[in-house]
Amino acid sequence: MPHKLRQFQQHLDRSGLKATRQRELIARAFFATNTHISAEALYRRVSGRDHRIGLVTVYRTLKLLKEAGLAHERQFGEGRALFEHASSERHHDHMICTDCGKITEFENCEIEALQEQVARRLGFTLRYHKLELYGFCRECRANSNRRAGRVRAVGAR
Amino acid sequence: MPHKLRQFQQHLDRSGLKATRQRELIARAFFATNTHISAEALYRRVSGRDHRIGLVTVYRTLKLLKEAGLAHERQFGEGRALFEHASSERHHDHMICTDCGKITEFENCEIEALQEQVARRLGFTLRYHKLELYGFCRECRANSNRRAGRVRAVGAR
DNA sequence: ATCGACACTGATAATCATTTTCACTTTCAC
DNA sequence: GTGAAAGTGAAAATGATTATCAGTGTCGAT
Repeated sequence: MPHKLRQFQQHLDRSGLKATRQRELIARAFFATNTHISAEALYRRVSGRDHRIGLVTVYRTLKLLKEAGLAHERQFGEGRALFEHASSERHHDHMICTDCGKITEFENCEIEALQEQVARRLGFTLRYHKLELYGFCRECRANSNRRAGRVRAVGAR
Repeated sequence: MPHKLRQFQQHLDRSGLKATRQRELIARAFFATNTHISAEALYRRVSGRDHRIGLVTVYRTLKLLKEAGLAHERQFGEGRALFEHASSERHHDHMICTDCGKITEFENCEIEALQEQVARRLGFTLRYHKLELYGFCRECRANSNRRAGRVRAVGAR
């Protein structure tokens, strides 16, 4: 994992910023995640290692990671932002479970092409888009069926 | 316009809520708009008629309009929510100008169908989605070209 | 190694949109 | 007309994020 960390350090160096203990700790913790994480949640993880680190510093470091092109900030519905690794991965969209919050990434060039087409027809020059699908993941659908079944059974006795 | 207002009054009545002067005023002002409007902006319009009405009441009334199925709340990027009429219009998505903020609605069933397909492949049951396209509208693109042109001309003298 | 300029940190305060609280007022079924 | 219940507005609270500021740490130059 030290590859991305090195990229981060280089970005700091190039920008005349300093490589501090806190920044390294926070960046490490971020790179160690493999899912979408909130500033608050990352803060809790980092706090485990060093409880003197402030939430504010986590926000500041995430901003630096974005500037370094190593993190993307996503705003899914309700309230707080989630951060994901950027690295060199291709563009993708998200499918979010409305029950458990699980986030699955996908890409679909047919949809992308149609978006281009729609924008052109409306006289717009498309710069970027936001596509989020919301629904039940397989597990949550199964669970809700089970619950519904139990209720029906009880109601029918 | 009194049709939607009547629907709203009926919703209040059915829910055991009261039809007040403020609610009617706010609902009228909302139905009189034909675009996406923020709570704050609606508040300013209503204030013109009766400056004793509070922003809080506007928020509360917009919530009631949503419950009545007469308004939709949209969260486009940055910060505050915008509200639009719901009535019986079909589902649609939005194309937003990143320069002037103009919002244009569109619908595209091919994209909808592909979304269904994607969700199914991922094992999800699609409930709803959010698709927003961002870019320059025709006017803003023209303006930015003009600006760029002027700069070039000056730089090239 | 140490100096010092200047970036960094953390606590706290400030934002900003939205929601709660609360004491007072209005509505409406009777 | 009356009163219980809902509504109102002002002000305070919330929650995520950002700014302020006084003290601390980093790192290139010495």
